[in-house]
Amino acid sequence: MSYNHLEIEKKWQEYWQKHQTFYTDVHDFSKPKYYALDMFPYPSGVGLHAGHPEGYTATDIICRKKRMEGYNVLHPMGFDSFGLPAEQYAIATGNHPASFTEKNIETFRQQLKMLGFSYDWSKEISTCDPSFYKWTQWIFKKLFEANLAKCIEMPVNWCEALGTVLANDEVIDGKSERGNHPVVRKMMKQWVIDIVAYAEKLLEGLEEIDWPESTKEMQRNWIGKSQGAIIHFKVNNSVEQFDVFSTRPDTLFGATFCVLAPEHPLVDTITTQEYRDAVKEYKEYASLKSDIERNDTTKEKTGVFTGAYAINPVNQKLIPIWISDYVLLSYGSGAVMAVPAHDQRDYEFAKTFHLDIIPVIEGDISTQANSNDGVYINSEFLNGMHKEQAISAMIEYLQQRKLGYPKVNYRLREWIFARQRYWGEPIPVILVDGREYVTLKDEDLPLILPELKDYSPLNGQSPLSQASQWLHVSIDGKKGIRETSTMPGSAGSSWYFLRYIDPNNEHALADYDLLKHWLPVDLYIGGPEHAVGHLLYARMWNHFLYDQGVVPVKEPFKKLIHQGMILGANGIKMGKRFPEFVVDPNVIVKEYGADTLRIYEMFMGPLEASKPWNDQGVEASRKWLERVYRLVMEMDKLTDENDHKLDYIYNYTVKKVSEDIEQLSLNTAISQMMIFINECYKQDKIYKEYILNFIKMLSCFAPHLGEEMYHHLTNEATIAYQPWPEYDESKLVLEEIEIVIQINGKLRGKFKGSPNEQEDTLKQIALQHPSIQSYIEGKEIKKMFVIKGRVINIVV
RNA sequence: GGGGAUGUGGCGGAAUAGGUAGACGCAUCGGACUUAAAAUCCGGUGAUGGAAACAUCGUAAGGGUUCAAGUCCCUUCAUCCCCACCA
Repeated sequence: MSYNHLEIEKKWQEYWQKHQTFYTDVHDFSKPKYYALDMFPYPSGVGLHAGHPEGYTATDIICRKKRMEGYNVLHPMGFDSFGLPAEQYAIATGNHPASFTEKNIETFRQQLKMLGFSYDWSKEISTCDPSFYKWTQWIFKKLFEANLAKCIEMPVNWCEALGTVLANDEVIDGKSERGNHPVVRKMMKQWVIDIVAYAEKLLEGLEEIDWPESTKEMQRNWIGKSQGAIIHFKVNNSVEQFDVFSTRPDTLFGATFCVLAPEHPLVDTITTQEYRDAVKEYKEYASLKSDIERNDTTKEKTGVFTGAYAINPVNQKLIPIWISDYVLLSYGSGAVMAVPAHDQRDYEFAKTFHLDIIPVIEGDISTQANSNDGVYINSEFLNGMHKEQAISAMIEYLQQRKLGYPKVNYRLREWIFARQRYWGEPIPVILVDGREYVTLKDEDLPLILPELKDYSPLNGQSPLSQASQWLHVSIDGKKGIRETSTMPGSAGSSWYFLRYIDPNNEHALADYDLLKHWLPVDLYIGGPEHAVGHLLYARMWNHFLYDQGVVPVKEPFKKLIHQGMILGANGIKMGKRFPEFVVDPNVIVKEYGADTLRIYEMFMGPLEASKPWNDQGVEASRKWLERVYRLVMEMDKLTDENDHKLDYIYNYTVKKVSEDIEQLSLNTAISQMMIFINECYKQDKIYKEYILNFIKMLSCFAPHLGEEMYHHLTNEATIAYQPWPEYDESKLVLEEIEIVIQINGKLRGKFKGSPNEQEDTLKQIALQHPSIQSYIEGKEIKKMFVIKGRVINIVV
């Protein structure tokens, strides 16, 4: 007989819902808290994919264990529901995106429930819900008041096809992340958030959180802190001057030319008559280049001479000023001093245009790798010094003469915070008299999206610009016009985890005392694709809200895990390219059951690794669950008397499974449960207590089956809050263990002995062991190593 | 170009305070049950040689440290991910 998973799973899902089994009273501070968070999904039209249940099952397992251990567990779910697909649906059909979104959310909600996750659905949030985005707008207002949100003229990533501006992390290789449309750079007035102001805090915060080192490193690289100096260069025969940023001011004596970005404001002013045409031509050439071409670092350096010369501030030498697109306006000061002897890019440029190369550090120039050792030459007061010494000497020199100053630069850019779209949070700002930006009053929030006839973008303007009634307002008798851009998708997701704690609060984004109790999130699981986007933005908002006294902790996510990707059976990412290898979790649940899918995905391999799908593995998981079910439900072997035969394996299993779940080593936890069941099958009688405790552990992985079997044996209402089993350390000591004899490190024999045997006794047993006699006969024993309870190594 | 990670049977993967490599599962082979098949239960299964006992080899490749290396160190190769002319 095999168990009917459809019947059992339906039965328990209904039971949990009816009895609100997983409702969390957030005000109950009597128990220790545990807050486990999943990255909430974007409710697309196609429903869950095979990757969703992976991370979600992992958090569910740990939550179920924590509940049994007596924690007050917060395990919520919600929906990141603003976004492009719903908007495109609205454009195509003329229907409001909200109904489409709600329909998709309903599908997702049903699928998530079907998988047996122990979410507290009373905490559900949705970012497109006005009662939620009221607070997204409120945070924006706070940022505006703190001068961290502002509207500035800046170069942006403009996507013509989508009719909107995109953030840097939404652009991949010069194409839009969504839709893969070309993206160009364009100057526009934009709402931005000054995330750079938090660069240092975001770097420091990384030190105190338990995140994968690779993710921390990615964030560090994205922030890209570099220490150096600003150096002022005067233009010869001119009143003009410009600044360069350099991390190696110590090489100033080796600067043989300067390079400005083609868009640098000074270019037109300083270019001499003779070079005007060439410069103009080059500027056009550079502006037409797509990001892809500009990113191709293998290409030849290009550039033109401006005819102007700069004066090297340390030795008054005249050095030519060039322009080239390898210098970016958006980083540093948009100008560099070129030291071809010690910088690869400058070297290539100098070689291409036959410019001077003057080494200032001893060593082999051609390798370009000599800049860290060797003493300084050709550098007057730096001669004979080493790097660190030379850097401080040069900075001191520049500072004393007001020729420059130390400076820290970040690669991180402003977070572009506006999209010319409809389906996002309206930015709660009014432009009054065409000059001054005024935010809405708190009592006027949320600013709700108006209904439109047509959701298409108009001439690169947000669809909202057509809502004339909504658009025009009057403030204190002055004419005002609302901002028509909306916030990006990353807005709501930057703080949603705070709202779960207090989702219905109408007076604050969440009650401070509740936040104080529940934060930080103890465990956050989600895909590695969010390593720098969402995870950096969410940290920044949280740091900001901490500074505002709204949130009690600096870092929101104490521990972070990335689940790996579930690949198709062909070992390639599931997707449009190989539709025949795409797995629909719905189908798996219907055919094999949610418990099977959960067990299978957890048993596939380490949570963090990418793993290929295997249908036979699903089948095997199902068979194993049936094997457990048969043992418990059919075989009349359970007794109330312990014959102690399973003592060791049972206690070891409890220990191993408990520890493995803590470390999210879920594949090995399942493997140990399999070993336990295999042992049980070898017994005539099984101590019922052991099986009951085994079911508790299994119920974290396969909750429906767990409930069913536990209910069958005990008549308890639910297993969800039964105490987690403990193990008896004394039962883990075996009376007899296998000890290995090695000769020169090679396995030559084994014997059984007590783990507590004295070293000398062990040595004697080993030396007398028959299978090693031929190896030691007539040889001098030089040394013996005894590793208690494991190995004896004889060196001859 | 920079950063990060990974590399173990036919397959997914176990094993790190250095101490029996290949747990567990898949696949496969055999046995039991069956008229038969499926399902189930039990057992074998890294490679090579051998009837067997056993021997030799074996964790991407090469070197090293050590009584002992999948694990530590050096060099090389391959794959994947992220960033990328960041001065």
